[in-house]
Amino acid sequence: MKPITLKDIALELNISVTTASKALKGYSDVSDSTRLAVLNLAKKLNYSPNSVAINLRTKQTKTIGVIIPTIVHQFFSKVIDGIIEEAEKQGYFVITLQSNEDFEFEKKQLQLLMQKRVDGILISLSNQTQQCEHLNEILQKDVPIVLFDKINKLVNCSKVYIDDQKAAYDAVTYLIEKGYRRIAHFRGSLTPQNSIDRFLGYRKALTEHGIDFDPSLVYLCDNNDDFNDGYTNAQKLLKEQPNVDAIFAITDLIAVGILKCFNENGIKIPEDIAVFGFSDWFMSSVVSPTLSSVIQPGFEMGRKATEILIDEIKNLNNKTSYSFQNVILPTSLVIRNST
Amino acid sequence: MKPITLKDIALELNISVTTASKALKGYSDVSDSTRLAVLNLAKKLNYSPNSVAINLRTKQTKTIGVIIPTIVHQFFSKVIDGIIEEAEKQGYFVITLQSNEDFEFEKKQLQLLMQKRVDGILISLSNQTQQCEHLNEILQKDVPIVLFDKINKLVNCSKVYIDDQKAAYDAVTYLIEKGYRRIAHFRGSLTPQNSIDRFLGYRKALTEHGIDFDPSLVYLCDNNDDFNDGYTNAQKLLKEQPNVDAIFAITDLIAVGILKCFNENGIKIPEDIAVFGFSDWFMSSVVSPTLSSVIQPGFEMGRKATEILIDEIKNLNNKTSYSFQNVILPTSLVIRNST
DNA sequence: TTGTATGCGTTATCAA
DNA sequence: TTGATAACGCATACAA
Repeated sequence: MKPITLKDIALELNISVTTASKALKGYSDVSDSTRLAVLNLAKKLNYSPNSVAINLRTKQTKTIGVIIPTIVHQFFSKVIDGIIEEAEKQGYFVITLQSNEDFEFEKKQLQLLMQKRVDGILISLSNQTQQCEHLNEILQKDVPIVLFDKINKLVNCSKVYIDDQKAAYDAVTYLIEKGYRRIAHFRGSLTPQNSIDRFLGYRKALTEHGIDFDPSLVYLCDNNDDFNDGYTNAQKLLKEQPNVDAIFAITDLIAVGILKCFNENGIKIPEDIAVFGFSDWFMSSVVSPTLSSVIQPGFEMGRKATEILIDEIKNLNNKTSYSFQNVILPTSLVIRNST
Repeated sequence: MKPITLKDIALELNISVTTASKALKGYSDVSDSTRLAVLNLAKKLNYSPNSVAINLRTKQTKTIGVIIPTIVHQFFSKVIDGIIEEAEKQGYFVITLQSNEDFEFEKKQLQLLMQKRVDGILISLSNQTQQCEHLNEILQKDVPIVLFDKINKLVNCSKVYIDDQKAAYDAVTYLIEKGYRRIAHFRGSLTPQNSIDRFLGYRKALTEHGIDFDPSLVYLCDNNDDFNDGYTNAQKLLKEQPNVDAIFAITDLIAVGILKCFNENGIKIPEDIAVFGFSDWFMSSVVSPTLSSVIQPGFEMGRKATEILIDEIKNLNNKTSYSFQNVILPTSLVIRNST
């Protein structure tokens, strides 16, 4: 069964396609009688305008593309949830792709979205992504991009993220105020901005509270396999640093890996060693002990980024000038039994 | 900066749009010299064909729509992962929408996808969905649908799912063979097929092993809030059924809610009461005690459903006839410390 | 080997 | 008030 077109309606009513189109769009220069006839027939035939044709004419697809490093990831799921909700509210569709934390793949996905002629792009950069020429090229083509979560400050576009440095500072400060002194940090890869910022926040909290920063207490988790990274580095730490009394982990998944290792080795949490996570995944509220963490507003991040992106798309269409936004969403701590 | 079109290329080379088009598509009736010229210029100008125009001509959007009840859900995340991977391999994009377990909303989302002229639809039905006229209408319009996970057997289309009854039977049989006798079931809503099937598998396992089915041991979790449903019903069970020695829960999230309640009340798991989950979320391997569960192949389910859908799309285009597939993916048990 | 004409479905422009 | 025409960008049948 082929979809009904304006032509079908026009033919049946013995009018022109133009008139049918005008009637459906509520133009004033159509007589009431024809308008009614068109509207009725359209309803009867269940007419639904061909959005592809409209896209071709208007040069808009009412579709936005999203690229995230990983789909199966609670934080990004929440972000996508926010994106889809806001997009739908504004009549946009969402195409989702993942970069698998691979720079080349990220570039390819962007190309696909450009070929698809999406109206705008939301992207959280892969850990491998350092230079951002691929983004600049797209921006030059007047396709707006909004970076979220894993951003690059040098790209000239809007961004929605959290203050990772402050969030980490807050978490570590909490530990210090609780009396912990020898605090290790399980950090992420060396290049991503939020990995760097969380590390800086950790170091700043230490030094500002009169605790010497000791590089040997920083463990690198960059195998893109957080849970096991946490687990194996925790084993290492137990051997190398017996007098550590707390760990600030860059993600909850790493923290949960640490918990597993400690539980297996009879280390009491938080009595022997406290553990602080980051992101507040649901899991963290049900592990043993329950994990203290940083609340990162994923849904709101997705929602806000989408709102900004669609605003920019609209401004671009209206040729209204606009300036890029830098939105920093607030974070907070949730204290549970691991600290 | 406007995108380059065939017209631009043709103009610059003083040839017709047709020839440019043919050259790029590798038609044989183009001289080597012009072909080369076109190819070079296209590369130089970074030409990328306008897919919207192609969509309009070919009446294909190379896009499939996906509707799931909830985005923030580990199982569905895995399914989406499989869908996106297979779709991309075959050159298709994926638009994701969620029904929020609401029948009316599900219908609306389907309408949106139809307006968008997607080539096919993958859907896991909402718990509220009982009649499926909305799906039949779409199938009549020659837009293929593949149902997955939460299916309705009466719809005449391909389906990919697991044998919920057998999976539940296996889990409960395991409990019985372990020596548990008074086994409760925390079931899902009354209408969804997989909720019914898991219940039937539970009952069948009991009766086939000579244990009387006792309806008072079945607790209904239908508030669409699994974790809390599990938690509160576990409290109820502790009061009402002190001599239950095992629980088979319809989802891991419910099972984890049960664990929380039992841990808080000093109930030893599995000594006092064993707990069996369903779906094998990552969480289940890190809670205390670790949770036995049914492994449900989410990624493969998404991948396979997509493969079938795209096959049907292609057959439809070639006017090749085909028959609907009924794929039942295997499940298995993972035994941990809760049983 | 190349190009003209036509159409995909819609809408803006302009003439009737 | 209505409709013929053109255009969006591409691809095909057919003519040259």
